[in-house]
Amino acid sequence: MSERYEAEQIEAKWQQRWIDADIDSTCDDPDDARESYYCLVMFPYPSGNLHMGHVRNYCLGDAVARYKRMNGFNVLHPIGWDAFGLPAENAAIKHHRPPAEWTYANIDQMRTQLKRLGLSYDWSREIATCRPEYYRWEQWLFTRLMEKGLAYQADAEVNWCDPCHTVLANEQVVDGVCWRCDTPVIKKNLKQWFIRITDYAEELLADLDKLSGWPEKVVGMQRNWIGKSSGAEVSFRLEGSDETLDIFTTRPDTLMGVTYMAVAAAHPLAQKAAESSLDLAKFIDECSRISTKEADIETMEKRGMPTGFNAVHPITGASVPVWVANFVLMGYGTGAVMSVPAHDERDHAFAKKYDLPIKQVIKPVEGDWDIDAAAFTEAGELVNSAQFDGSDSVAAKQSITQWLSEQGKGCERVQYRLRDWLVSRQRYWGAPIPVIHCDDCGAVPVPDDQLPVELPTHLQPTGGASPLVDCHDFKHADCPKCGKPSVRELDTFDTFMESSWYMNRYTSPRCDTAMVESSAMQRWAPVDQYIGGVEHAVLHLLYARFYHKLMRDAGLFSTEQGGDEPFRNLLTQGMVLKDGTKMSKSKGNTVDPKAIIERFGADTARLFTLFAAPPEKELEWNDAGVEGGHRFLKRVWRLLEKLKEQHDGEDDAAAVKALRFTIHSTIQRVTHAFEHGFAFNVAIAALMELSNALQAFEPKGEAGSAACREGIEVLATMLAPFVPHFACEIGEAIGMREMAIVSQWPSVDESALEQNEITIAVQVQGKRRGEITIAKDAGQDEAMAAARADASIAKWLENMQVVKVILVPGRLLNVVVKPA
RNA sequence: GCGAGGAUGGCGGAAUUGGUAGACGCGCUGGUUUUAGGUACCAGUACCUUUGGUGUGGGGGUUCGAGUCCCCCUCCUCGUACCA
Repeated sequence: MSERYEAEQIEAKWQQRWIDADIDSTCDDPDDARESYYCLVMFPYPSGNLHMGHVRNYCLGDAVARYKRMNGFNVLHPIGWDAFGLPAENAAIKHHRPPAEWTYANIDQMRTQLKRLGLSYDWSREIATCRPEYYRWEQWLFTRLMEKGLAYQADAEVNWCDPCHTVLANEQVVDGVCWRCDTPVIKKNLKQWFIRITDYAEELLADLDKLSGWPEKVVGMQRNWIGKSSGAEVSFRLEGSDETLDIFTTRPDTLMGVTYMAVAAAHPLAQKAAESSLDLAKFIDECSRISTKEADIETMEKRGMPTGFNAVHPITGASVPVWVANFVLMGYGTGAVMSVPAHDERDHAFAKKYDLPIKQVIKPVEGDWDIDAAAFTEAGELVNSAQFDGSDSVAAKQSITQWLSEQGKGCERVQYRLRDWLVSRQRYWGAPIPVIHCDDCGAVPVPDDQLPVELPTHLQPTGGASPLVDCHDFKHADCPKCGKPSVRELDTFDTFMESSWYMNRYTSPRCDTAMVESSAMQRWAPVDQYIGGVEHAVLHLLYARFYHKLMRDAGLFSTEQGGDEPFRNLLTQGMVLKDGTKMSKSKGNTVDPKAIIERFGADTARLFTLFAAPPEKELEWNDAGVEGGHRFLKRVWRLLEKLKEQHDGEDDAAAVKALRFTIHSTIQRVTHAFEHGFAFNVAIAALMELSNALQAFEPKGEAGSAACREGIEVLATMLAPFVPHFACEIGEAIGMREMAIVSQWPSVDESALEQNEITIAVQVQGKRRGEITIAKDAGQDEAMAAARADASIAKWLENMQVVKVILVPGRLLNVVVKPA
């Protein structure tokens, strides 16, 4: 052991020893009696370089995994590569190399970087989603979904991104622009593949209640995204026609207040009306042109035009005009609404603008309401509602819906905001959709014995359409049903398809007979702790939850074996910032993890990212702070000198006891951080305090030396999840029997926490006036006596009458007085 | 608009149940070592008019005692949105 702390040397040495001792492999021996624990970090896209966000994510996961191992768990802590995707194609165009080459080279580079950090992954389980052995099973599941009718092809208005040359799922459109390239998306009508996530909307919503280990924020975001609303569907007959105009409403109780109807510009009725009105056609055209960007919508004026059609009110038989309105969305509900200006703010504004009648049908239970001035949107009592007059508006939802359904004019209905998942992409670097299009048989799923449909990896994208379109060998195949020469589906899967099930694949990553082994699922799934960025709150985390249920329902595992949900606990880490903003190349404020590791070592990089902020908060990068972390390690290093000298004097018993108290209360605090919320910043602060206490302690005899050694050993052991190389080195230097990283997590010696005398604060009138040291179990009288004996406290009690004394054991003494 | 979270020194952030506010680190100030710079170490560091007083965004309240609980207000962050 050298005098100075040489991080690079130490880290290389221990990484080799860990490999030699095969420390990080997961034990899959069924006889292993240890409890299993599955710790998962979000696998990276192999962009070529590790960035600080990765480092933070993986240091958090590694700390958890190592802590659990040290507590006797058999830990699964895997890593892999989310290896399909657009950047590979863009790089391929730029460098004139096939995307596969670029991707695999990046994986190699990033693997090296991850290993340099000393992360305890079981590398034997590494997966890359672009390998046929992986996506084969995704194709397999997809064909099962086709059989069940859960995967289907449909013509639909879809989101198209021109620069990316592909369609996008609703979830991939963020504020009206493409999530990857920030270009406004265009609406196009195309035939695309969908998966019926809406069939699972209710379960996805209901099971959110089971996710007590998830941040409420994420649960809330998913709940909003699914967007369940209950109400009624009502059919309005069109005047002079047998056709009906169907609408969805959450307020059937206000049905009697309908004074007009509104349909979306894209609604068939609007289109039909436009045929005979140039003005209307012009208006509809304007509406369709409006960008979907919300900023525009927000400021967008409410506009409309009458269609000339009239609808018949289902109860009163009155004639109400049908308008086209720019605020009605074709994509939600039926694309048509009933308008009740008296009880809906938007309808009210619209009615005011176009001078449409306002009919109040609900009045407040108490007081008056000026319905002309504003809509009344609260619950109340029904008026002007014929047979429903006088009933409570909440109850009227039921009774009016029931009446409608008896009359065959409506029914109860639940509406979701969630739409089916669009999974086909017009891209090359993705998993092929396992379908062959036959003129006679239609879209035929590729049979199991022909899977995987391998993606040719030698093609060179050019920037336009996918090169698969011109790849004859790939394109042509015989129909699996009738044998007729046919063409393959040339679209590939959305890459969220791969990342939606990788957590389950890790449980049996080399299985070549099934997507996952049910026994492995039983052993490991669901993931005990999942860690990653909050940016995946709806996209990845919703799809993964959905996929888990699809896999369960495909019979791959039962609820008992794999659970209904893939992630038991979720930690969403904050972003890494520099100068208050997100690091990005364009801003030139990136910090390269490689440079930090080269300068200070992996342990310092790990320590700082965990210490600088609580995990779920943003982390402001601070170079001086990194140096501070490095300094701490050097200080611990110097503690070793305390053990070098032999002492044969007498120790101050109180000082030794105080040190042992610090040691064991630190164990308590650090353990608490791991068990509750992963506040590693606080845990590391506690370890720094212990280090400071050890530094200040001067052993003079045997007892002191023993306490000092105990402290350093505890410190080294508890540092192991954070700075494993350093901890091992310290552990070896003090002669620990085992490597620090495989040592048993220290346990608290309760006797060390017992104190005969305690120091508590003394308050007079709630203000702190000093402190006293009294026996642990001293009563009020003894405490008061001690307080009066202290001159600086006693002076506040002079000429005062004690009214009340509050003694909080172990905390403080508060004396309430009044002038005598 | 709606929903959630937040506001504590110069900075990042601590503070089980209401019980010594500011742990720990950064920065800063002074000192020691050094030819010097850096490193390292030691001491100090909420603020003020300092026998004391004031302090956790602002205002009120409950309490012996409030960063923590209740009411009102301001500001910030995140998510979401003509969702019928």
